[in-house]
Amino acid sequence: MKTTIKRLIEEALEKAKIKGELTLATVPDVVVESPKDEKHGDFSTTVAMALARAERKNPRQIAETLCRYLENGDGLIGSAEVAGPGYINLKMTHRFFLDRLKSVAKEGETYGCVDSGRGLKVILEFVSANPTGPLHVGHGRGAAVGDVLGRILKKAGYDVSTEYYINDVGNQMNGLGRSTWIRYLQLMGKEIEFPKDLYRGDYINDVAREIISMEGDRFLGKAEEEVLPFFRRFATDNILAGIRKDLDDFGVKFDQWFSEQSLYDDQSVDRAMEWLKEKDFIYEKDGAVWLKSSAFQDDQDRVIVKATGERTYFCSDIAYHQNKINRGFKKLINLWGADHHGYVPRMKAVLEAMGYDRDLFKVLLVQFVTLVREGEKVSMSTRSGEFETLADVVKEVGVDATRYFFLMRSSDSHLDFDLEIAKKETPENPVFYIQYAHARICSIFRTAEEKGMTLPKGGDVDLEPLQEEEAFVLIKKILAFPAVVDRSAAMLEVHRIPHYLHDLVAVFHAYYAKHRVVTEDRPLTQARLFLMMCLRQAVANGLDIMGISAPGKM
RNA sequence: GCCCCCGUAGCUCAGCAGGAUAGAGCAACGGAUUCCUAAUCCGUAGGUCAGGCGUUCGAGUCGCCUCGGGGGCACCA
Repeated sequence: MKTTIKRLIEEALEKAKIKGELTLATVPDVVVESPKDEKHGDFSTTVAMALARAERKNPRQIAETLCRYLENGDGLIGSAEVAGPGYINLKMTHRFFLDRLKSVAKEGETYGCVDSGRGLKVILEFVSANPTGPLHVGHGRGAAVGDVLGRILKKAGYDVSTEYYINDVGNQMNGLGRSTWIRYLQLMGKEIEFPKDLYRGDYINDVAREIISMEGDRFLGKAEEEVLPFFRRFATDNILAGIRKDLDDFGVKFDQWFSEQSLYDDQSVDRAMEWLKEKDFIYEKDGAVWLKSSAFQDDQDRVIVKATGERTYFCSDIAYHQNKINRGFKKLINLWGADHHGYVPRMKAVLEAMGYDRDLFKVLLVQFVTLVREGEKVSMSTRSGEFETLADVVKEVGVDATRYFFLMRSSDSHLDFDLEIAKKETPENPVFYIQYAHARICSIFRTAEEKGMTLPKGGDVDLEPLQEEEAFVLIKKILAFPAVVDRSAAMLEVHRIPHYLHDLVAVFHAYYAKHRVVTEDRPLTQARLFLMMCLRQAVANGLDIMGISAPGKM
């Protein structure tokens, strides 16, 4: 909508230039805003103030010139006025808004889509939790934010691919295998102390029990080295399957699951190291191999091969991100927990060393989640193996509320997740407020149908009967949806969607309280039903982006 | 010590690439239902935007400093 306004203003600028009233040596970026105070009209622009210096004219004078050209429009602009230091306030005609409302109905499920992405190939990697235990709430926030960000980017015209990177290599896998092996022995009656540095979560016992039920005692008496590969493999597969199920139950699907091991299997890691070596970006010191990341804005150089000969996580990450680029992705977005922020500079460093623009790689740091139960913060200690899993929270409060709560805050803010509020089916809970609105709209359509008041096929309705102010407040809000999607995509900020929906729906509830949709007046009823149809589409599309259900009845 | 995030109403948080008189939800208080779902609506009250300095026509927003909260500074992932 704003781009339409922007175009109108640019046309006015052009006309003023042709007539010689403005020089326009530099073409300004026309900023269109929606004034907070409706007295200031529907839209305003600061372009006159921005031009003041270059034109060597009083901003109000420039604004007045522009207003003359703007008012000579095509019946879309109702009035153009100069205000304050040089704002231009535009008031649009009813026709302007009603025309646009018609297109909402036409667009249907695709309403809200924009094309700012222009098909840019983007890879969005998130969660990527190590397969050493079930997902906890922190992963859940990452999963929800990543999933929804993916949907937003798709709506905004990006060619998005979502990916889960499986760290199935390294010491942790051995630790997982050993943990399972020891639990197995304990369950089989052996008196063995459980080492401190292993995974002590109860889920390990579940895995061990499953091995017992499938394989019985056939591992008893064997040496650890002999059985470890089996235990390691079994535990990894088992836990990974659990992670997949948790994500699936949470409505999160990935386009790819990418194995770290595969990068070793196909020599990608070796090739990447070879390349860096040729370029003289790596050197040996103290028996280890280092990357000269400090030459590219990192604090220090980083080890990629330990003195033991093992390669670090960072080492395979180099190959992994190179692989992403080789697959044709032009933008690499990663979602990491806030605790990984120190890792960003080295990743940017290596990409820059490889000759890529360091800005093609973008990391979104998602801050921590604190669960609050009955006003008390729930302590989360991973060491003890006792923590709130994503699956438990979903089970307790449901998918819709869980997703909403994870999405409602800016991801660089800490999140207090109040379980009691999330569970409530009262107005305290914002999810229900929005879903209720959708159900209410559906209810209006049921009533309309009962009274034989349906919309004609093709949506050819005369909207002129819509005159009340509240209708236009609502229409304007509905029409803002694509801009919200656009901005969410540009800023990589998912919380804008739930905020917008809450706003939108509040305007609807107010309208509902004041105006009856289904009346004896057929033309009016049809016009209002049409408005409701567009509104429902916007609400449904918004909820769809968040992966939250839009119930027809509550 | 260095780096990242946060600090806005009693609580939880928005604040749109610097714009007009700083907003919402919850909590508090007072109202609204012959009629499409009261899971709703309307109204009242509530603020030194942590503090200071600076940048400019204009700063909650940008820069620097101080204070407070969280996180990170591995040959761990």
